[in-house]
Amino acid sequence: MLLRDGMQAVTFERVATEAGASKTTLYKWWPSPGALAAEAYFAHSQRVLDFPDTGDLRADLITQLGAFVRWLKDEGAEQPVSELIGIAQTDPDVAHAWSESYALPRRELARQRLRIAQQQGQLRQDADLDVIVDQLWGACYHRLLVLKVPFDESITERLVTQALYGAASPDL
Amino acid sequence: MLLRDGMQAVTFERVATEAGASKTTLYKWWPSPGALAAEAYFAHSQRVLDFPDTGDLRADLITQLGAFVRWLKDEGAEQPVSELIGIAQTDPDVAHAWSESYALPRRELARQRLRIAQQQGQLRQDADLDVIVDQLWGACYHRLLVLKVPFDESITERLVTQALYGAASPDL
Amino acid sequence: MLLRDGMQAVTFERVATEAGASKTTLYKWWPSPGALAAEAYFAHSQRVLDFPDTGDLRADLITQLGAFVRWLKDEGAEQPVSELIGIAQTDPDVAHAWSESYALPRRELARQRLRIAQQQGQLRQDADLDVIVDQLWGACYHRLLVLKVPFDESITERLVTQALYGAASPDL
Amino acid sequence: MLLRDGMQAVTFERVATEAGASKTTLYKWWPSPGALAAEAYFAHSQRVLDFPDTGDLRADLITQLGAFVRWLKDEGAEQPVSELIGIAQTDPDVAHAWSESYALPRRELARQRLRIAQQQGQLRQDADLDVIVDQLWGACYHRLLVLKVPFDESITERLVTQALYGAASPDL
DNA sequence: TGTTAATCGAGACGGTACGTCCCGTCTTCTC
DNA sequence: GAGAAGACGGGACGTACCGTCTCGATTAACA
Repeated sequence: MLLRDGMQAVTFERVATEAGASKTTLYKWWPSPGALAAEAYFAHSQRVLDFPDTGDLRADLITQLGAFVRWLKDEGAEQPVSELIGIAQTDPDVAHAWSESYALPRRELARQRLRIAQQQGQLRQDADLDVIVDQLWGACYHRLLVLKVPFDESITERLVTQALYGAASPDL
Repeated sequence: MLLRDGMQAVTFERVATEAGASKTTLYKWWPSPGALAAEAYFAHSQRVLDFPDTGDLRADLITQLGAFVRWLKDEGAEQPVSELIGIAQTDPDVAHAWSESYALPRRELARQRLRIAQQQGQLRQDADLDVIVDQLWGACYHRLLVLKVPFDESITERLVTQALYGAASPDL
Repeated sequence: MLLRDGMQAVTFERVATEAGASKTTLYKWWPSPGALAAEAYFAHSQRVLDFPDTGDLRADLITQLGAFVRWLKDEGAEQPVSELIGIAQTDPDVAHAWSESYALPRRELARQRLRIAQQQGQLRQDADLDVIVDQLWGACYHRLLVLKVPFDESITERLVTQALYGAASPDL
Repeated sequence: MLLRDGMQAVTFERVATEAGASKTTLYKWWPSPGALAAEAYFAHSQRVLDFPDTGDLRADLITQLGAFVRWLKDEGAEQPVSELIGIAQTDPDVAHAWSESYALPRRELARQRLRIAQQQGQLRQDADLDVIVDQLWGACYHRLLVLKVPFDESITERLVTQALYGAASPDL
């Protein structure tokens, strides 16, 4: 329903009718239609979260970030993800479900990979790993949610390169 | 009303009552309550957008990004901005108002300052200026909208430093 | 609907659906489904209330009371009237509608006829006219609502006779 | 519960909660909440039904009818009795419980007393005893249920007098 | 004394109606 | 002739009961 008609269509009333359930039951299990949609979407789109570790951090980041962008752009996740994050700004239950079930676990995985790289000397000792995550995934979300400009997988290489090696001229 | 009770409370019905206007008139001027709220918020929070140019790009970015974070965190913009971006994911009118009136002009200003820096040789010739913007402001939005973790102005220096000089170990 | 399925079926939900109206509108006009049903029934069953005055009080009372019993028993009024008085015991709005629109005006008409008879010397000067009404119509309602025993028009003559001439042995 | 909050509050759901019973058990014993309330009320308000026989029919009727009116008006029976008769119009189980447990036995007692009086010659041989009952108790119920006008014990003497001796002028 | 059967609490569930709020369209009356 | 006032159909909200149902835990009779 979420994929077919968008979040707007996910109401307890309609879900109850289509699913042959009663509103009472839905209210017992989910605090709001958004929370239901969020849970349903996570269950539906569960995927392997393994972060590759080939030893080459740059390549691994490009791989993982590219998979993320492809998921959004090629596998239809763009609209539901946008809408779920959208209502999460208003509905604390959705926000909680989203953070707990998706965003924070993903960040932790990335952080782990980055920590290994840091221990291996590939990253500065004083690098802020959370900031790296923010600058890679956050940049994609920025375009998706805030700027609403199109982007595709080709962005990932530049994102990773600049995050690792900086945009400043090496002369300085 | 947006600041007092949140976006949820901004309905045409209530605005009409409180403002002594009729719903008909509101419909004539705005396509949706969200669009009205967006316009009202922009009008209310209009501020100088000038991007400083002291010649020191790193300092200027920290200044501007710091002002952005303070605006969010210390001037009460966090909640209305989150909620407006939130409904923008669902309401194309709000999305359009937000992009046109706020996000894209801001990005253009940042881009101009970065272009000057690039022409002055402070940034690599092949640096993607949009990506820099994404990695600075997008990182903040990432924490604000997606991760929903707290952050404050202290993050700006790290953001700018890593964006300019990279997180990778210089040994490599 | 009232006649077809009984009071239980008269819900705002169903009326709205069948009548192509919205619940909001129904709530604006009637305080409860019962009140709606009451009003609808009065409008539907409006009839001439004229109380005959042939000069013969006994005959006139039998006529009028007989018409009442026939209305209940032969014209299908029994069930809706019972149910309306039934919910009137719980729903003050129905009680009010019933009293104002039906019961009290009817009693007033009967009282007027009796007053004329009293002035003509056909009734004792100290007779309580309201009590006469209670003893004629109330007796019917007693069987209808309280005892729930069947009765028919044949009761009216006995009712009127005993109300006028008493049940006590004339020897006393 | 019936006395405290009225019939509306007597639901299986609430009774189960307050009584520490399960709905299943309630369903096993009573067909409807109304039937439960009816049975509970009869059990609670059981009283001696003896009809006095002092030899003076008029006095005995006034005594008994006065006790009935006092019960309604001074002992708080008015509201529960009204509401029980009210739902009896809709709920056949309540109607049955009411008739069997209360109304018909009471009528039978009155009938017996009247029959004795008739045998003693105090009442006409052709008097309809049921009609007398209807005209005494029914008149009270009429005011209680149908007219919804206040009344008190003072009515009983007039009711009995007119039922026994008639309202018609003795000149006729 | 241990096993089994019946009983009852707790409460989940599909339904239906409640009463409220808001949407978006419309008509009407007024300034 | 624009705008306020607000009626209206529509639809979702969140709540309360209904009547049915499945669970365990308790209890009682019986082995």
